[in-house]
Amino acid sequence: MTATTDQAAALRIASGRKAFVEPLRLGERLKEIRLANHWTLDDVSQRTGLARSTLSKIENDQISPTFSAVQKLITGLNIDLPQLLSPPKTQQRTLGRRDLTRVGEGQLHPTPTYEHELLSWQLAQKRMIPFKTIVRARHFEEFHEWVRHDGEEFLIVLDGEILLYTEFYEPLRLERGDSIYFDSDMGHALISVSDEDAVVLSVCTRGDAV
Amino acid sequence: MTATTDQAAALRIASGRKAFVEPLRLGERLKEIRLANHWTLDDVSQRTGLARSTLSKIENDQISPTFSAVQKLITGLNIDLPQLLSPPKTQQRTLGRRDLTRVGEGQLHPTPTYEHELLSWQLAQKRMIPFKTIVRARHFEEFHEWVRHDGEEFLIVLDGEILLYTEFYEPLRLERGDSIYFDSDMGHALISVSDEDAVVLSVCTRGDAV
DNA sequence: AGGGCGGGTTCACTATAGGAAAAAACTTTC
DNA sequence: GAAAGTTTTTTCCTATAGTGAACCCGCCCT
Repeated sequence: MTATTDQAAALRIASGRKAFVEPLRLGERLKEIRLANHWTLDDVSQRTGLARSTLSKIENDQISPTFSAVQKLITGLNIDLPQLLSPPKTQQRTLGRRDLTRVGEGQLHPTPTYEHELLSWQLAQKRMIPFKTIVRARHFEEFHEWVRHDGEEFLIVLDGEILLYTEFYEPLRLERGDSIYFDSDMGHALISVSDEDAVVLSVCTRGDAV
Repeated sequence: MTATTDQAAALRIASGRKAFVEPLRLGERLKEIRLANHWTLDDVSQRTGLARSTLSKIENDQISPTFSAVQKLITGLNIDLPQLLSPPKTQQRTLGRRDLTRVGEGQLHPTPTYEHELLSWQLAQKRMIPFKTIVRARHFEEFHEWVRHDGEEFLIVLDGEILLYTEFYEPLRLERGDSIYFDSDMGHALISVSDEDAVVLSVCTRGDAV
């Protein structure tokens, strides 16, 4: 175990954040790729411009490569990041997982405009991301750029009343119980228009990239 | 710039490979994200555990962060790599579809045990299927076999109180606001236990080959 | 055995990333 | 418009990533 890992762990503990980031065995993965192509460390060194010794250390998790080193790897080996990061993706039939979140016990992610409560956050590797949001924003101007992310989003108003701004449509007023489904790479933003801050439930699809 | 870079460049020329290494203004992108969220360097420092000074240098392209630093960024800021790497890349596949369903205007599918109201039913080709369900069943025996379907399901109780039976776990009592995420090929069934019939909102992934 | 040889790890050193605090640039306040 | 406060950049130092060379294998040789 490297000092880097300990340090990261300590930091997470110190800041109270949950460690729901997967191990991410980058070195291991690199070695897999290298061996799969019947390359020696020297070959990879030639292709990437990184020293043999450096590559060895990366493979054995003795150092955390700088980002520029990672770039040299992906360009030199002609692979892309997801390929380097994600394990061989043994799509084994994960059967019977479940993740319960009692009311109010989601993971909070406050921002100036929204107050997100991530639900089912303990389960990694899921295809949907559900979260409850208190919409603090009151004016469209509070957003400095469109919110936008790959995939699709479903949204239903649990409480209050909102105005949904989208890139290609007129703003839409949604009341309690109204719901909408949209492509979330279209810019979007919500503001509350009821007396109290509105609460919405959203479910996003998770992009397949890392 | 550095000897390393020159060396790599020389190697690429020597081997006839295209440079093709995109600029990848990681620092610039980070700053965009930070400002878009109204975060100061200090805020980001708190969230990620990286020093203010380090963040400043990354934003100004004065250093190339180690991969562990990048990891801290993505976990701390709750973003993913593509988001951090790809510039606002004029998305080409922005479709911008949307489908509004006003409260009570979903498509009804009554069964003896459940009364489903399909939401966003006008939009075909979507990755999630959202629906509201009034749980009429009162006893587990009313189900003659497990409900089961490919993919994953997210469920949140909107009203009343239910008991969730699943194939591999003890029955689980869920009250208003509680939510759960599970693999839906595991058999499952709901019954109402509150005075009035409970109402739940579900979102299923749509099975599709990848 | 001993001697090359291809492939990987370790070592000693240099370059650079990361951290703490001071300095500089900007804002706000009175 | 100076003082006080806030945010970012610079500076200086330490920790660590990256390098070339030495070293350590197991594997042919003849």
